Amino acid sequence: MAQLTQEQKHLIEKIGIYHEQQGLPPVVGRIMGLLYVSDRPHLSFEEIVDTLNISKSAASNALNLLLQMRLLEYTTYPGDRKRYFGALMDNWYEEVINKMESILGFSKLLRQANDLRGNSNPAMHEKVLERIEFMEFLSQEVPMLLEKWRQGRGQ
Amino acid sequence: MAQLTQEQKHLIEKIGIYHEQQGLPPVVGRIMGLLYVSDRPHLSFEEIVDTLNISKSAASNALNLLLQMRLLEYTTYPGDRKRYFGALMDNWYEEVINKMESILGFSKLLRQANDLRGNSNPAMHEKVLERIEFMEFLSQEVPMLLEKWRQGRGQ
DNA sequence: TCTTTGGTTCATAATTTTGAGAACTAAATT
DNA sequence: AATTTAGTTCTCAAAATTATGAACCAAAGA
Repeated sequence: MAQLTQEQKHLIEKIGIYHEQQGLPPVVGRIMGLLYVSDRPHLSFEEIVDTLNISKSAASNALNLLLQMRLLEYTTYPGDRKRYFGALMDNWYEEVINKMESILGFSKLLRQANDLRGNSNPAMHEKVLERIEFMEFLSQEVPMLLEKWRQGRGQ
Repeated sequence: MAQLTQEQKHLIEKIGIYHEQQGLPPVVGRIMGLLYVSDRPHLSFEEIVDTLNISKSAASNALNLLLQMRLLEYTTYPGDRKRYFGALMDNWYEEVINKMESILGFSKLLRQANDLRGNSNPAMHEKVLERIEFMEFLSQEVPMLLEKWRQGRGQ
């Protein structure tokens, strides 16, 4: 992965943009792109810095963010001080669960809104309640969906 | 909705922060908060500007963004030039579908990554393929979930 | 026709985000 | 002990985002 082909560079940018749309900074997205596109499943800090032409500080911060977000993991080898970073590919379960928790958190806020409003506006109350119930329905059903996927795989 | 209570203000900020986390600017999130918390299902441009203490330009841009994102709708009344804005509460279907399309778009990128890599790294290939298949599974199942919700409602 | 209303658009200021580069540190090597 | 390695942290500049206020505009009303 010393040099990237034009095609690889292009795909890395595309994957980068997807991650930017999810709220991550460009460099962070590019690192994800590189790790998905890379021939090898793990790259060292130095390789990432060199192939993407980014500063060590940007790489350090981005990698630590991605580790903390559990989008990346790293391996080490005995007698080698380097860390070898790779995309974490089997965390789909927690990713979806996190999203659902966030949605559930919002539905709690909407419930507070409904409580605060009291019965001053029944139509509004009804509409918001429907929203809430839809979000709760999703939060209930999606874990079952994940289970279904797990079953079909033996994971 | 001339004046907001402390409790309402607080809840509006909370709902605002949720929307900020979804990638929207503060004012945009607060408008969503106001419309969810409001006693009335529709507020005029002026009311939004006055109760949130924001500039007309910020309101104009935010409202047009929210309309374009289909998080808001507005009604008009004969003999009244004003528009009355309210949170769009029945667009859960398209919201979820859009999210799924975005995920499907990403899975397409990952497929390109796998193609580009060829069989230079079978283990990587396998792991990425699993990711892809999970995303495709979701995109396939979630619309059925929505249908299930629709059924249970007669919508 | 003149003014008011209901916004929109523009120029700009304030804030935040992002990333570079240099200085730094701790462990390992010479 | 001195140097190299593998990063981290700090300072700062550039760029992007966000929102303000003023100017503007088109439709409606006086």
